[in-house]
Amino acid sequence: MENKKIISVVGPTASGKSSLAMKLCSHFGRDLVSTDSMQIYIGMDIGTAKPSKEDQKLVKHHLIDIVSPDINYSVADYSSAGKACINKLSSEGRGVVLCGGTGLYEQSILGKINYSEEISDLSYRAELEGLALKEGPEYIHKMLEGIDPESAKKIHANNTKRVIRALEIYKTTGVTKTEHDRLNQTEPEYEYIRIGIDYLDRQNLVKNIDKRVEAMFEKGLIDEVSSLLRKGYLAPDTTAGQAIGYKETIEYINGILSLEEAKEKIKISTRQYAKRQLTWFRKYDDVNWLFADKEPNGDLFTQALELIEKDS
RNA sequence: GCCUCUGUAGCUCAGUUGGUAGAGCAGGGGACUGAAAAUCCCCGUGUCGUUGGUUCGAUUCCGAUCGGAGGCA
Repeated sequence: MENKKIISVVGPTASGKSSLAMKLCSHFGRDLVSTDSMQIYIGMDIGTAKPSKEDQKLVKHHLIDIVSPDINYSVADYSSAGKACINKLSSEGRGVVLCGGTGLYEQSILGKINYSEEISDLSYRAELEGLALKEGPEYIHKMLEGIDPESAKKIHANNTKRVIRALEIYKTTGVTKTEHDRLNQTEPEYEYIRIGIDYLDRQNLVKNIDKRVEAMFEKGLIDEVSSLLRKGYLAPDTTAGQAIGYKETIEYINGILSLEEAKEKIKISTRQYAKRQLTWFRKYDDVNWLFADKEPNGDLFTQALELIEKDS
């Protein structure tokens, strides 16, 4: 009997999520919906470890290659696109496997927060950025304290991005962030089962990461980055320009780093990113964790199938 | 062979006018509601190269010794 719940595969980069998700899709005849904030960008293939053309032929992938790298995509955009995609598939009777490393994106599909309305004010954002730079981060934090003390308490004064966002919400809606968050609580839209991949020994993950970084250069990361640069993409203030592997390769191309330094920097950033991903996913109490380096228990796919069967 | 400099946290280095030491990076943990591969918070005991001596007390001063860098022959 097939379980109709969404299967969501989460975990850090280079943990083997994609491979497991692919197998689950093939096995259940489902489509894969990516929850990755960088694979959405067209032309960013090698550095984002995007699934190969062959893999995409085997399993239909969604929410990959959907915008050009000069677009600053956001969770809100993702949330509506993702839900629309899932709803369309389910109306056609297709099941879904979610897979990707961007915890916030995955949460925006499965969680209890509604992102529907459009709230942003870029010029106000820039104004606040200027203020923070000139008067110090405490200055705008004090501003927030004046209008929404509860948020001010939760957001550290140094976290300028968050402070600005809270102020921006108030400016555009007239409602404090605290109140806004309360209003945007909704019931989860989908039933799901979460499967997480981790390693008992972090060193094993590190090895995968290092190998992956080397492989990216062998596959031509430098050419990919140069070609994107030539098209005017990857400006430092864009989302795409902040992608790990890209920003460091740009520094290599500009002669700021040697090749070895760039590789090392990418490896380190990727490890730190993996750690942040794990911290994010560990906070959920509904993740079914599988350990990729746990010896005798069969492979991840078999274990995942057992979990899914038990769940139905 | 002689002379000078140097040996302190995984790495790069501060420092102690003698009372057993601290930054950055790395690493670990955490937060996360429209930039999230982003952003932010917390965590520093280590034979102060080894070994003698001086001293109430040495990582700090003196001697020897071992390793590293440079200079003179």
